[in-house]
Amino acid sequence: MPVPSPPTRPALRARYDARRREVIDTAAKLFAERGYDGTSISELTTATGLAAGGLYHYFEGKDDLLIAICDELLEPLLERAREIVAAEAPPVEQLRELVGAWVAHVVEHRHHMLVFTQERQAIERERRWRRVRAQRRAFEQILDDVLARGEADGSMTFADRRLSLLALLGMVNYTPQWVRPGGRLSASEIADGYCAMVLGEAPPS
Amino acid sequence: MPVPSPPTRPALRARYDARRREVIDTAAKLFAERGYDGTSISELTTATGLAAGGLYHYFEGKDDLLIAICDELLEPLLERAREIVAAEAPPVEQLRELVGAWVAHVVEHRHHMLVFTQERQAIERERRWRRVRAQRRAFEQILDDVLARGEADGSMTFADRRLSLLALLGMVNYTPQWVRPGGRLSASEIADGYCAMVLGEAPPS
DNA sequence: CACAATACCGAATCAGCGTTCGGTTTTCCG
DNA sequence: CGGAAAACCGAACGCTGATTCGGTATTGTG
Repeated sequence: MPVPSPPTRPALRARYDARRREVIDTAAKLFAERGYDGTSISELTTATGLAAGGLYHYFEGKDDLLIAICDELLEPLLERAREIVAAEAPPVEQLRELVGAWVAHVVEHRHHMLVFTQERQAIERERRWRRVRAQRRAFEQILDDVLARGEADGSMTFADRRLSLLALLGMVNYTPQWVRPGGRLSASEIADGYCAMVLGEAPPS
Repeated sequence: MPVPSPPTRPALRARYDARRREVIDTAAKLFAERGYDGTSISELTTATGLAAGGLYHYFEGKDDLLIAICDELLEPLLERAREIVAAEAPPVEQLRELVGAWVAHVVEHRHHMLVFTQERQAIERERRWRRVRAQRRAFEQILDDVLARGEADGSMTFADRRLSLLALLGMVNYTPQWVRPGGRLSASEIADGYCAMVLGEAPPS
């Protein structure tokens, strides 16, 4: 397997990156709609405008594409999350910011997110899936830390903190299955609703 | 495609049904672990003890197996849900019973549930997937009705009822991805936690 | 026991898949 | 311009997977 590498000439780098990202996004959409195993290379070629061989100019193989989709989803999210918790703010506020950014990200990249959540088995049977797992765990750890700090300083109360974390993961991970762009609720309204449920805030009466 | 049919001789019917169910359960486990498309017929044969041809004595094809898994999961759950809402009880109580039965079902049949939630695309590209969709919608409708009745009689309050429903679906559908048999929390503890979050009950302080 | 109905086998088939690779076109840069 | 690097093509290949089907073994039944 000849590992494809970016061009050495700097002038071509932007073009290369853009095209590569384009292919990743197209693939994310297809994978989200038809499933990873359910999408053939030939479907990929018609959707991207690239011929079969051309794909292998940018990706080692179909599995490489799958990992790239997850990476493109998780890396910026993780970076943003680290920024949020690095700032000095009370845990409740950090949680709101985290969930807000997270939901917004999920809504904007719902195809990537659908692939990430629906193709768990496909991801885990590829080489390099550990990187994806590490990223997911890091993000979950950040969330759990915030909940723990809130519980410690008394600003949050949980019947069971772990269950609340899992519930939150469930809610947000499920979101891309029903959100529509231009839907009734905005990303921040959704995020606020989730936060209220997790924090046990009584709804307006 | 010769449609396989149960034996006409009544004495053989129980044996047939039992074997069929056995295969369905084995397949559910394999599909949950390796994915539907990621599981080959030959893996199915070694796991079930049946030869390739033997499988087609019970199922029309691999896709038939997928539908059967969903059916075995959803039919009893739907039946139970209808029982619960048929009884005369206040909405809050009905919701607790619904979620309790649902989570218990999900925990007990987590492999089936994983297939149902993770293989959405695979399911939707098969013939007869409409039946599965109808069952899911019926169940969600029952839940929504209970929430609506609770909201109407003032026993429940939601910032946004639809969002609360979707959050609940997210939590419960995510559950099979982390529950372990003999885990720290029982099914009813999990269900209680979910209900509290959806109903906006303040956690114990 | 004998005969069907049923349960099961497993090699053969065939379509579809991901991947390869020699070649062609396009792009930058000196 | 000229030549090298990069981008891309697409027929051909090898392989795996689901399904078929003629046959055999097992089971209940009259």
